[in-house]
Amino acid sequence: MGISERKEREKTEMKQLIMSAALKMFLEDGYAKTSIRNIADAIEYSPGTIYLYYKDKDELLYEVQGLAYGELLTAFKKNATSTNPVEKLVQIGKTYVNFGLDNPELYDLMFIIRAPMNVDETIHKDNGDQTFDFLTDCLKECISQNLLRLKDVNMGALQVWSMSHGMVSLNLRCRLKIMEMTEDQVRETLAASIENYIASITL
Amino acid sequence: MGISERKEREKTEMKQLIMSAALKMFLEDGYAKTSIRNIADAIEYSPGTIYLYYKDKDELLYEVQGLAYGELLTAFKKNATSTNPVEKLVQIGKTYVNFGLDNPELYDLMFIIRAPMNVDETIHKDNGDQTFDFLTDCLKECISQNLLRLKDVNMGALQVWSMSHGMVSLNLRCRLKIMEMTEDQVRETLAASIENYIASITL
DNA sequence: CAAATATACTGAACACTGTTCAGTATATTT
DNA sequence: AAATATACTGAACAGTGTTCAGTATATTTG
Repeated sequence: MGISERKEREKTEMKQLIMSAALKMFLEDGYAKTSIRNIADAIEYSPGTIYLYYKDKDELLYEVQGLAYGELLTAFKKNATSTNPVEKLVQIGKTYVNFGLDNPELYDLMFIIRAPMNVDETIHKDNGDQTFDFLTDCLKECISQNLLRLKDVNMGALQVWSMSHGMVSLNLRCRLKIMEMTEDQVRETLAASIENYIASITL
Repeated sequence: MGISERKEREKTEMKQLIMSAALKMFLEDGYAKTSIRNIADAIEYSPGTIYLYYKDKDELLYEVQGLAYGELLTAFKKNATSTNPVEKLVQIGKTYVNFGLDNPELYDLMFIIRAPMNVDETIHKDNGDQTFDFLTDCLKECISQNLLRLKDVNMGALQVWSMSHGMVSLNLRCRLKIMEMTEDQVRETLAASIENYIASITL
């Protein structure tokens, strides 16, 4: 019988409806300022309904994070295409930083917001791992071609990620205000710093 | 008349009472999970009383931040004492990272938590600037002695701070779980990475 | 010293939050 | 047509930051 299939379809459609409304509001107002009631209002359902499709607000977050990790990977694949692995590494760094500057609320919810890290939620881990692998693969290539001072992939990944994340998150929290720059200057300086940093670790 | 002076004294004592209770609870349970009512209960006053001494919860945060920036500066002065500016730079980085790992809730509230950045609140800006200057002064020394590949103090400060902050904050948000390390390994790896990074930018 | 005033504090109330769940209305199966 | 299963509601619960009329105490004034 096709009824149960239609029901299944309706269920995923409903999840998508909730998800798209939630995502839109997260991007506009941020995760914290978006309430379940607001989301419910937006899709013209009662608050309780959302809990029939998502266990709690965190589960909405996890799904958005998974999607966002995927988007970041897409950005990497689009922008970090150099065949020179060191150049590619620079492209990865710049793409990461620009992604954060261009999507502040998304970046916030991907990497800064406090929420119990979920272990299950396959899309989350899968996309997260794949995105991270894009970086480590590039580093492996750099190291195997003996292009970097670094010999350890993990340490390289840690450095590049920490540097990039540090730049984005300090800027998002207005901590770079101490350096008195316009928004454009921040963008330029961050890009130049990524470039300079990778030049420094290049042999 | 000594009455107004006693009143003044009582007022600062009351602020201190609130502050010390708030700080204790922030460190134990985190800023977000500490409520004004909890603080009021702890000092056996009504919630409304706290608002007679602090405009809102953010103002409590700003004061704690100011104190914490001061503490970080103290840690710098204690641990980053090398006369060799590059060595000193390494000490600053390691001290920063350890400070974050040792005081996770404090670090969270200093640099990660989302709150409208306050412009006034002198202790805040003063301590923040002084702590930042400790880093820039060291970098100026490094650069003036031509010890680094870097020639721009601002870019150096940005790199060192971003790298250190990135490491601490990614770890605090469990994002380094992807690298599968024990807590001790994380500590070692972060320290080694700081060292390795500064070695890389050293001439 | 008593009355008037100033100060300190209270705690109920407001408008929110995430979450739950008995009850209802609709759809499906018997 | 009756019984059952599903989907949804919206009031209720316990919590949040914040405000403010009212009270109780301390100080000043006549």
